[in-house]
Amino acid sequence: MQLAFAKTKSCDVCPIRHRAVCASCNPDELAVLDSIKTYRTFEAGQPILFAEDRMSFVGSVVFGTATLEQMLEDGRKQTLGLLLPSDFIGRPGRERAPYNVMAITDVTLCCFEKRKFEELIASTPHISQRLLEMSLDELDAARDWMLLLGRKTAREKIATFLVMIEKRTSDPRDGQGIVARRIELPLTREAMADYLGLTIETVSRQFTALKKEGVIALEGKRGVVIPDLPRLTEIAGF
Amino acid sequence: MQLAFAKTKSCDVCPIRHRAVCASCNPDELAVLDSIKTYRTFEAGQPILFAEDRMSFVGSVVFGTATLEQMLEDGRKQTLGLLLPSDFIGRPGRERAPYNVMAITDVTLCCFEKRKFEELIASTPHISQRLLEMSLDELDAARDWMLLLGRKTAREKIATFLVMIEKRTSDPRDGQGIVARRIELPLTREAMADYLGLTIETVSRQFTALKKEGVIALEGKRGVVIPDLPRLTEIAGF
DNA sequence: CGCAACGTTGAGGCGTATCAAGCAATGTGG
DNA sequence: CCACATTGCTTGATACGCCTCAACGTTGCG
Repeated sequence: MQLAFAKTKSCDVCPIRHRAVCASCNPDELAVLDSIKTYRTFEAGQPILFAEDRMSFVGSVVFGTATLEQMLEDGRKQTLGLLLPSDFIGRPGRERAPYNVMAITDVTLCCFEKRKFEELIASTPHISQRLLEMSLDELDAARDWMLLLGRKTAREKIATFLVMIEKRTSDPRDGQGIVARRIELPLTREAMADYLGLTIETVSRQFTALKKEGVIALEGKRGVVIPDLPRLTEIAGF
Repeated sequence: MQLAFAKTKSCDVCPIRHRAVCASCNPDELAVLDSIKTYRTFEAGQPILFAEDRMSFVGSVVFGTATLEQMLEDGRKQTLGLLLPSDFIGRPGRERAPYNVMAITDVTLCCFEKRKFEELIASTPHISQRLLEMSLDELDAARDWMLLLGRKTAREKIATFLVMIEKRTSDPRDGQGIVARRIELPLTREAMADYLGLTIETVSRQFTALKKEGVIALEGKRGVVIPDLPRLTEIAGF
């Protein structure tokens, strides 16, 4: 956990203050949230929530990466979404979690007891409006991913994934110059396969193919250099 | 459009009164909605909204079936969801429609001018809470479909689709007896293919295969008899 | 009737899954 | 410090499911 934040644990220095569910709260509302929040951490690989569990809390990802996932009985798995810092976990008004949530890296959550949070929603339009807005964004993301899963080729899937990671982790102030970009993959090959509806071998082969064509360069297992982002975007199929 | 409703157009006799976005409104709130609603109809095959269009209205499906769909430049199409009576179209707070909405059958919408509806949301927690609840349901539906698109076989996809239609159109009071069920498909083979991430030929072949095995029987193009629903559910992969 | 829209069926090919082996990096216990 | 296991990834050979292309059947309608 990071410096100033780790010491004070104050919302003022929270890294997700302006993007999370509390983004549009005024100082008074924030003070209420501040008084009921607790931090919880999960180690890489550990479950945060199991489907069918009773959900006792809701919360925001502050640090780390988690995944939402769903399985078939025979072991086939589909990742439904990445949960990155500022993303919200939990459903006010629902008894049980619909899907598994797994910590991919070490994860820190800013949690609220579910009952208290529900009361707060009812009395704080700023929070419920923000929650609706975030839910609609998630819905759009899920639907965009449906197009990928249903209609894109393995090659397009990999390219789309890389472009998405670049977008979500790059500094928007860096402008659109044709400089090479570098990203750090938050997922293993296996986790990418589960997210893209592929096998691990196909993921690996597509990386190799893109590398041979010079569309990307690999640095270790997790580093990817994108010398020509527009070209990769083209391959992604937009 | 139906009898009593067609005459009075009163919310009291509206067939979706208790499931739509207005479900939890009290009589006062309903009166406000009643005063600003207008009905619009669309013929089968016509677009209701184009992606990128400016959205001037939001509304609920009262009669008919519509689809949300997204396309790639080369013509590949993915249907993102069915819009059946009581489903909501539109995004308060958004300028533009993210996806195309097409009328599959003749469709009747109960519409509200978008600006007025947004004002209403801000002042009517019952509506915004209901909207959040419906959005979360849609999110779950989209994520369930991601598992289907990413990991299920053609056979499982068809079975899942049939079970889903049975669930959404059967009378829940009919109980769970092992009586044969009969459903009417709301989609052509092509529309099913677009929804399931398949081609029209594969859809047709899977129907034929399930028919040969006695899992279903076909009555004309749209009628399907399901003699053993648990068996079909088993094939669907739950 | 003739045509159009929708659906079915067949032959063949392609893309991805499956199965299997091997490599590199890292860890572990004797 | 070496022998050995483990984990994550890559690569190859082969199989198979679904797509593509093409022809034909069925139904409804001007």
